[in-house]
Amino acid sequence: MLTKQELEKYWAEASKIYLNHVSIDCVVFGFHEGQMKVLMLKSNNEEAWYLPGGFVLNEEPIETAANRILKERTGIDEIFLQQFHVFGDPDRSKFHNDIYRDMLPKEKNFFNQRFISIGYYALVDFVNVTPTPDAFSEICTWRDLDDLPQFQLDHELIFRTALDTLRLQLNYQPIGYNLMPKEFTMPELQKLYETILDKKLDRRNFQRRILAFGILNKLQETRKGGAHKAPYLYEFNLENYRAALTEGLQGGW
Amino acid sequence: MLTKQELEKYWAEASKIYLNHVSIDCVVFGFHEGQMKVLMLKSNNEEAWYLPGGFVLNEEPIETAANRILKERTGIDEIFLQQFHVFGDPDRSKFHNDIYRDMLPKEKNFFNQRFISIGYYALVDFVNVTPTPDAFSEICTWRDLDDLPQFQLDHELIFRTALDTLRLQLNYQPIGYNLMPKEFTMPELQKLYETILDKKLDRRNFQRRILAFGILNKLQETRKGGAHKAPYLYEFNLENYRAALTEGLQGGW
DNA sequence: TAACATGGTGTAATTGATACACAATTGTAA
DNA sequence: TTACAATTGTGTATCAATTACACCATGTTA
Repeated sequence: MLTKQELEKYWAEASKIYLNHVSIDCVVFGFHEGQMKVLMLKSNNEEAWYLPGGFVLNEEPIETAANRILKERTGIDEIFLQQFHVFGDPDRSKFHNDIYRDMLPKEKNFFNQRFISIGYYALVDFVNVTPTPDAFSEICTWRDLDDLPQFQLDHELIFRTALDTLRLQLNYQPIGYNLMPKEFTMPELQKLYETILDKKLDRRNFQRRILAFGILNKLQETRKGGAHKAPYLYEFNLENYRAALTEGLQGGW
Repeated sequence: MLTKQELEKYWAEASKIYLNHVSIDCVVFGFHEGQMKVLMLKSNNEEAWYLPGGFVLNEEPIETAANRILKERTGIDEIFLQQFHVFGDPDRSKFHNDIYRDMLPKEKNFFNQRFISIGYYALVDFVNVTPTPDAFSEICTWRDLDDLPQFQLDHELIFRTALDTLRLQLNYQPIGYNLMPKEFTMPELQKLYETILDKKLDRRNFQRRILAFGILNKLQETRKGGAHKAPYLYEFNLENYRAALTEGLQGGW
């Protein structure tokens, strides 16, 4: 919990280096042990959780800002980032239950202004992430997609929109390289798709379809140790994967 | 051309009522006589053309702002508007050749700040639009998609991104209601699709596919007067059209 | 009134999606 | 050791969608 002095210093600094009225919120998706995860934070003075976010430096491209913010929360560079929507309702940035709100006079409080927030979603490899709280949070951690806490502000809408966008993108973009470990089995990849889409897929048809995209290399080794037939390992064919990213997977018209 | 006094008054007013650092740019698509059109403006002191745009009032939702801006340029309400991208490079808002830039000291010049611009694209019925210049332009008019002028700033990128988005959306959303007149023939609708996609489609397959969506009503009348067999007229089935808008046309997974 | 350009409708061939069947492999329990 | 259960690998029959055409109808023009 920050003292009034610390807060005053923070706000004074913030209003000098950050652009007013513009913020960034990120929905960071990870995948681990068959579960889809979202990176979230909990402030030290409220029950509600929120998404990793931050502001844009005066001379910084917004893409760079999003990367910088996520580097601070996850420890990793070169994250797969996708801008997906701007949230610009005048009411969205009201801090209804925040005790910080009243600690400083309005004009000294950087937070106490209207923010237009640019939403990014990120796909990251779960095991590489070191969740790190920010100055206003005591907890930064992964939350299961099917066991989400209460959201602060409009962060539920932001999360929902990100998930909808991700589902849509699944139809014309390859997804998985940033979410799966280097080597993985077909059932593991299928589980990722099923989790994102929240529905069961036919094992055999999934395999045929995903192989038809030509973005996978089949390896000779199998994943031993499981209590059944050992499945083959695959890796992404980066060249074809990138090509599919730009050209799209399947056309409509 | 504005005088220094007029300009000073304009900027003073602007910085009071508008949010700093946030702007809106719109790509307005129309369709007339088999040609795709974009609404553009030309400033009175430069050769380059630009897209209709504006700013967000202090307490105004961004969606409302986009509608207000387009109402001023086109005269029509209730425009089909779609947010498609945010352009946030620090360099993007430099007015390289604008003579207004040096007419006022930096701190009095509302334009002389970094703007994060929210891109909207709009689909409108050509015949309902009354192109209206803004305070800084002498011309506001439709330009053919295949005969575009030189763009100011990053407006070429904005236009390009809008067109790419529109093409993508064609795959999972019905498009046409806002671009076509109330009644139209199948060849006319096909021409719209061909123009957006910039490729020829098979006449017979197009008809089957678009009819299969169930978003059209076939009328009994035909379009007489043309020099050949008179084609039937169609209208959109609004109920099914709206349903398709929310549910999407075809699924991938 | 024949030629021609265009629109309306149909159909065969190909491709893609879906729903299964069956054999192979591996750890576990009898 | 062996039968079993669970899971993976591969194949195939069926249905739906897409593609590529053929043929006739209609209205204008020469």
